[in-house]
Amino acid sequence: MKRQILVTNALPYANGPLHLGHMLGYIQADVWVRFQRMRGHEVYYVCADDTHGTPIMLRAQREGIALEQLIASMQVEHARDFADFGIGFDNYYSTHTPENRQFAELIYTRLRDGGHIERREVEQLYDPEAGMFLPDRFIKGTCPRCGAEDQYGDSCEVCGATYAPTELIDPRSAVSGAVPVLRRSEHYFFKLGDFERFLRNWLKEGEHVQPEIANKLREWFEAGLRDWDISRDAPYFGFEIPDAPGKYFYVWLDAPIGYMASFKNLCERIGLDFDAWWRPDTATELYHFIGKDIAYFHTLFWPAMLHGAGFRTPTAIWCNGFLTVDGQKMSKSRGTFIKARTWLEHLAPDYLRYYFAAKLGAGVDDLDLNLEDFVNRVNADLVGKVVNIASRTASFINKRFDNRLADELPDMGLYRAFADSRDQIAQLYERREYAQAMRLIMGLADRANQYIDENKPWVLIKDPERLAEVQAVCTQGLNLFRVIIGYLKPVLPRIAEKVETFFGVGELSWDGVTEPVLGRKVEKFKPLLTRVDPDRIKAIIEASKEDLQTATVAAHEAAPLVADPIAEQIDFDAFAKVDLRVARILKAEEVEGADKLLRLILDLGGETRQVFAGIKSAYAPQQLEGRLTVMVANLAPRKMRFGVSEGMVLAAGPGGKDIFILEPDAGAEPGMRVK
RNA sequence: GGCUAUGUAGCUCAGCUGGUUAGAGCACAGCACUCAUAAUGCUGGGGUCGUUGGUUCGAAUCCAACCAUAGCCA
Repeated sequence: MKRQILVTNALPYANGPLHLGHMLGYIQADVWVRFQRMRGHEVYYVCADDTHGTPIMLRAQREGIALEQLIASMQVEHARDFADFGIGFDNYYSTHTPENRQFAELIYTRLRDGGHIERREVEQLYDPEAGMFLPDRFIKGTCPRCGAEDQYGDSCEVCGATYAPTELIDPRSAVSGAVPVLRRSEHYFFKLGDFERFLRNWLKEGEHVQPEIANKLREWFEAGLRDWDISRDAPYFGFEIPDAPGKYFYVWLDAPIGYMASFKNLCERIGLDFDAWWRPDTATELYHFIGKDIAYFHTLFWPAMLHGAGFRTPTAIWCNGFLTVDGQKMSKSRGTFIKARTWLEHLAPDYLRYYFAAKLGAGVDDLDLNLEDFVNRVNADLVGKVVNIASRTASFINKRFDNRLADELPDMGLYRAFADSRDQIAQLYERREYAQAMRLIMGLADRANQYIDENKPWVLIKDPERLAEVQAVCTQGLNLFRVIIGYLKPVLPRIAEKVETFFGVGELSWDGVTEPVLGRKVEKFKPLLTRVDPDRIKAIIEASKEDLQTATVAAHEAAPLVADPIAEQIDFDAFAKVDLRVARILKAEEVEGADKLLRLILDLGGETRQVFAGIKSAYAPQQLEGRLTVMVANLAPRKMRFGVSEGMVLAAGPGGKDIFILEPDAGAEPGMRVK
């Protein structure tokens, strides 16, 4: 039966370039789409740039360019990155389009008319200088729980606390630096609670979400479904709410609607019936591939909105995990924050597509791009196993048999076994168990290599009587290779294309692998893929670091050594006079009347000292207590306004927030001398 | 802080509803081969399954606590 399938990917935000973390989710979906197409189903695959919201508005202001210009250039850049990675969208659109406005307004008015929208006044922090309400992320201040400075308005990165921006101590606007004030404003809310029964049923009735997400949803239901604030005050980049001048739809309202807008745009272009795909009783399938961080929006708000507005709901929402590089979060300073473009400048996308596929399962686990493993894996599997089958057999066919394949296969049973694997592999693709599929396919590649080893065409070729056998064995090898490439085609579309050209019998389809290619001429075999040179990886890391350097050099004009040159040389005796000791900070507290100092009580392993340290701007007292540090123990005591300071704690940095106290490695004990 | 996941050989991962000596690929070692992009084939070494307790005739697999990592907290 021919299925009708619509697939979407999460919309990338239009305020920055795509990186490898993005590519994980897109490659996962693209593989699935290509697989379904190979099976002969009718599949459409759409995406768009997510263009609205405060960050983009402010960015355009900062760069002094028009909003439309900013989002247009981003869209072009994103579309190009996707295309070059082989992500085959049928349409790559934008949320800032007439179609999206129309659907956002339609869905809103239907929800409003159904009684699912409520208006309420809320108090929110307002930047009087910039003349705008501030999203949580644009308010910074001191964490109310641990006292860490310079934390965002929604959560503290130091202690992990979450809170309301109004709870921040000394809040400042990240836009203007002004002190925000509380101001009232009327907001529009989507009453998600109205849909609790619907959602619970929807989640029960089928495999709409992965089991891990279902667990998470249970937690959210138990916590109670709260109303969702869907409006923002001007100035805001988005769509104005139809009956509410000066109020705009929150970016997250119109983002998923962008799936519909992009598809609508495609329908207009190629003459499809949009309604046939989006009416509630449709038999078509709709799948959303998203990152696990946005599950809440897609599994609760989105189905509820669609249902409330009289549209079909998704067949399934599939979350993928995050990408780590060498076991850690992508990091700009380590050079592992790799942009899609940087990758493309150094390496073909197929390598990464294969590596991701070789590790992707149906779950929401994070996926680690281990760079050493990447090089080994890709070289061993793709070049050593798969491509090798063709290059070791095609050379005979090309050189000795005038490119002609034998008329029949010497081992039809083996060929059948290969072709008969297709149902099992198809099931794995269907269930997004790509890693298992790759393992099976590599098992086939091993068997193909074993076959060639057993039949030794390079020995047979020396006997003129047995030339026909050589041709037959190589024909067998090439046909086994062709089946393998057929199975890998969703992952490696470009390589599959080259192989299709080589055989010259048309496109590889899923069931087409049952028919071997015999008795005809093939092209001259050209290398399909070269080994990954580890230096390429190094180059990518270096290039990613350089991206960062150009950025930071602009920010800090002077390097530390320029601003503060190394002091005059001293002899060892001079150094030895300084007695440095490991000390434990027993107690740290603020000093009344001092705006830079903290009073520390230090344990030197038998003796305690009181030290006043000018580190208040960088550390909260709670952060320090219990930690080890290094102090100058034989410095003459100094009388200060607040008491006697009996030593000095060592710290580095220019000052302000950038002060970093020294800390010994684990194992050091208070009182140990530093030498 | 609460919750949801994850933690198995040097690396990356399989191990379904608890049941014979815990598996694969890569990496490593030895042998074979030389057709192939130093590719391939055969053989081998390597794990007290995060920690600690518990349930059970029997636990990597179930339960509890703890530790580490990731994400979410609208």
